[in-house]
Amino acid sequence: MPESPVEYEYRSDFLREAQARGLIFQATDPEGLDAACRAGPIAAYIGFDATAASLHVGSLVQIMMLRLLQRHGHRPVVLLGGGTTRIGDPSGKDESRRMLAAEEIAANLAGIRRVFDPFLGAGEVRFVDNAEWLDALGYIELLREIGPHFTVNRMLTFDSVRLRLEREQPLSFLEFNYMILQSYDFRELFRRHGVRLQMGGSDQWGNIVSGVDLVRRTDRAEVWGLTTPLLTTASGAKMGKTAQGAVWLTADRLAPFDYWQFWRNTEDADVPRFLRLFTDLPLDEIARLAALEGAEVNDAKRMLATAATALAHGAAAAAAAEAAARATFGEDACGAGADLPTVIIPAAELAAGVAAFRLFAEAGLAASLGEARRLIRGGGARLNDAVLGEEARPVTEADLRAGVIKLSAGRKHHRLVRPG
RNA sequence: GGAGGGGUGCCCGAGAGGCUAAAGGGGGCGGACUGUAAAUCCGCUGGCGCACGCCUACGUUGGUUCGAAUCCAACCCCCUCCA
Repeated sequence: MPESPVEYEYRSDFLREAQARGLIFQATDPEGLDAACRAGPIAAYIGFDATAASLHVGSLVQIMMLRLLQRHGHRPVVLLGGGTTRIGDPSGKDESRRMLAAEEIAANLAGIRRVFDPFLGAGEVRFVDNAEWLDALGYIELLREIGPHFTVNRMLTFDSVRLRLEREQPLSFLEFNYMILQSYDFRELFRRHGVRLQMGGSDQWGNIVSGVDLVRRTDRAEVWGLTTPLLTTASGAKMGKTAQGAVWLTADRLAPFDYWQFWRNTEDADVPRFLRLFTDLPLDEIARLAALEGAEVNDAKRMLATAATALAHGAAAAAAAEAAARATFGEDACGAGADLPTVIIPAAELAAGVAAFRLFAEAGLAASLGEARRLIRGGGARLNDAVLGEEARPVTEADLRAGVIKLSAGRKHHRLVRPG
C-alpha cells in the first residue's frame, strides 16, 4: 500500500471538493493535475472489470468520483473491462480468480453498464469497452511495442505482485500481465478520447502509475493518476459486506429498502465521513449534521440513507424506503409498512400450507433451510410480529393480514409475502 | 538437484486411527441492553422436512483398516536450509 496521502492544497473546484470530501488518497503530480483541471474540462476515466453482473458498495467511491467530476463540468469516461476481465486483476487478491467464460463476461458488462445510469445519467458520460482494442492485439506486436517500456524488476516491486509473492500465493503469468494491459488502456483512451486522468482505488496505484509512465514514454504526453482511499468502517471492517452478501447498487440484487437500511445502520463514527463521500449534500449542511450528538445522530443517519438511496434508486424509491422504515421502526409503527420488500409466492403453495422455515428461506431472510430453522429456534423469527415458536409451523391463507404476511428476521430484516 | 517443514471449515488456527461436522479466536446471524449506533453479555454458525439418519467437507488421486483430517504411496503447491 502507498504510505501516506499527498498533502497538497488544491485550487481547482473539482479537486478542492474531492479533497474536502475525502475522496483523494494520492495523486501523481498534484500541481500539474490541478493546473490542468483549472485550464478547462478534463477527460478522466475509471475502469470496472466485469467480474459480476452488478456493482456493489465497494465501487461506490469510484462512481461518486466520476459523478463529482461530471458535476464540475469535466468529462467522465467509464471503461468497461471486457478485455481485462479475461485476464483477472491480481491487485488486492490473495488468489487467482476463476476464469470467466465469454458469455458470462458479456452478460456482466451489460449489467454493470446499467449501474451508472442513475449516478451519471444527468450529464455527459462516455462508455468504452477495452475489448475493443485488447481483443485485436497481437502478442508479438504487444511485446515489441510495450514490452521495452516495462522492466520485470520494476513490476516485481508493485504491491499487486509483491504481496502475492510474499503471501506464498501463486501469481500466474496471465495475471502478471494485467498491469501492462491496464497501462495500454490508459494510452489507448488518451489517444482515442483525449483522456488525461485515470482514477481508481488505492490498490490500483501501481497499475495507474504504470499507465502514466507508458504514456509519457511513448507519446511524450503528461497524464495523471489519482486514487481514492481504501474504505473501512470505523470498527475496521471492510465496507459493504453483510451476511446476505454484498450491498449491491441495483434493485434487482438488493431492494431499495434494504439499501436504505444499510446506510441507516451506519456506525455513529462513520456518519460525517459517509455523508461527504456518498451524498451530494453541501459541505456546510454536512458540517451541521456532523455536529449532532447522542440520539440526534439518527437524524443525520436518515439524511444519509435517503440521500444515498436517492442517488442509486431515485428520489421516489428513497422516500418510499424512508416511509417504510418509519412505519416499521418508528414510534407509531403500525406493523406492516406497505413499502417493505415483497416476495410473491404461488397461491397454491399457501393454500396447501408452507412450513414456516421454508417460507423464511424462500423470502430471502435465510440463506438455507437450516439457517431458517436456526433463526426460528433462536427466537429471532417473527410472523406478523409474533415470535414463531415452531420451525415447521404451517403458514396458510389464514395468516394473511390485508392480503400479505409479514415476516421478520430479527429487528431489522422484514419481508412481505404476497400470494400470486 | 538434496534435506527438512507445511497445505484443515468464510478467515486465522488446534487436532495426529474411532469420543471429530472437526478445540479456540475472528467474522456473520439471532437475543439482552440501547438510539434500527458503538461497547458489553448470552446463544447459534456445512447441506437435507433434521432430535434418528443420510450426504458433503481437512491440497489431489489411490491404498491400508471394521473404521482415516489423522497411517502408506504417488502427484500438485508453499516455506526454510544446503547446492
